[in-house]
Amino acid sequence: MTQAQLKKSSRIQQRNRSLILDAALEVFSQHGYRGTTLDQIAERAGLSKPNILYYFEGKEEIHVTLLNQLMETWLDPLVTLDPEGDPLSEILNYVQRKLDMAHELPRQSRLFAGEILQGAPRMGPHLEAGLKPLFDEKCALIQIWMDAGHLRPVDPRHLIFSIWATTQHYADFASQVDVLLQGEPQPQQGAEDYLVTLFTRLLKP
Amino acid sequence: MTQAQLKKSSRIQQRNRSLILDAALEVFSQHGYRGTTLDQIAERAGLSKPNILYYFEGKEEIHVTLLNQLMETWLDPLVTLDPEGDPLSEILNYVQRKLDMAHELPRQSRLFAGEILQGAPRMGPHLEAGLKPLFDEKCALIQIWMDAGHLRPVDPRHLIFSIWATTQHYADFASQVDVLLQGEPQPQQGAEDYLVTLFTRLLKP
DNA sequence: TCGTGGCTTTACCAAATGGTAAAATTTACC
DNA sequence: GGTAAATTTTACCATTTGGTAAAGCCACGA
Repeated sequence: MTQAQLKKSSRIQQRNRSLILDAALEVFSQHGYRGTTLDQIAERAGLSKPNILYYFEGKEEIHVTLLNQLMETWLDPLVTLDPEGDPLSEILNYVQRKLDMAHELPRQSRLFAGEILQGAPRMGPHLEAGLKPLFDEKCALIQIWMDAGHLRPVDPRHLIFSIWATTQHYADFASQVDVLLQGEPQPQQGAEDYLVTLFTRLLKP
Repeated sequence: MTQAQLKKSSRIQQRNRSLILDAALEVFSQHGYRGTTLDQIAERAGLSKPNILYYFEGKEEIHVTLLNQLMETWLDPLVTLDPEGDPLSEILNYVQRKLDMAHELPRQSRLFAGEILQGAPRMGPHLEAGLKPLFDEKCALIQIWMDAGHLRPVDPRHLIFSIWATTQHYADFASQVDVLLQGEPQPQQGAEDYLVTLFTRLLKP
């Protein structure tokens, strides 16, 4: 245990841990925490169940590990909102990056959504500690931009919520979107253009 | 069985079925399909597990029943989009009604979201048959409004997606929203005002 | 070549879970 | 009040599931 945590661990450990995490991401994101069995993860990872429990203490540790890894990636686009940049471009760029993530990492997006849906039982404190300060900081930044007249004023918090909601919708509700968009030529481009229009009309002074 | 389906059923049947469905809605919406046990439903309903299986064939039938009931309620605000009304008012009214629903029926909202998140495994055909035609019809209506110059043109499909996404966000991600909104005494702008602003600026000619 | 320590498998287990059979009880109606 | 049907309880069961113990395997340095 101490070994696995302190040393950068052997090649085989790294390989198997990432094999397990990848398999787990696939299954957890599709079936949720309780809907996922260790056997499913084991099969997808090509390892035996006890072997998986050699690398992780239990099902919950795998899930929490995934969630923690996710946090970084997830918050990154918000972190990079630049106070020095052009306000509208910064916001639109943020929308763009979130939308790209929804398209490129749908499994992570669904994992996150599923966890929040159930009240973030395995993420609560981590959420408050990691997300809240960043959220407050960026709200303040946006407020400054608005006060300076660079953006039309709206509540920054709801602005951020609506960016999250619209961008993640495409990953989280993909099955619904797909059914309803049957026959559209370039769905990806459509979403992008639409969201740029939406937030430009909202914010452009 | 045939009795229960054909006759309007006794008072006691109605009472117990709705007791079960209410308990099941609570638990399913909180823990998801696989995360919910018949024992949990039974306890919350104040009935024994075998008694529950007297009224429903199994866990899945309870879940499907809930989903089907939900469909009606859920689609209703979209159904009432009126071709004769003022276009912008009709859209804003739709937003308003969806937001009210998210506030008043958060359990239903989360149940629906959870089902879609997992690829709608117990809803697939029902979705396509019930939602798609209505969706196409209302997209066409909105397109007509736009062509006539009553609304600024955007892709009607993405407009509807963004309305769903933003309004449901408040119910589905309530735990996240609550954490992030902590400590602000008076929100300068409520969700309702914000969304009205958002869609007005998007659509007003 | 022989240990030694990290890794993997085999063989389990206890609890939880969806579900059933049938006896016991209540209800509705005459 | 009596009886047949509807309802509820008691006592189970088979399977699934997260997890463990311990034996076996394998790579590698001495």
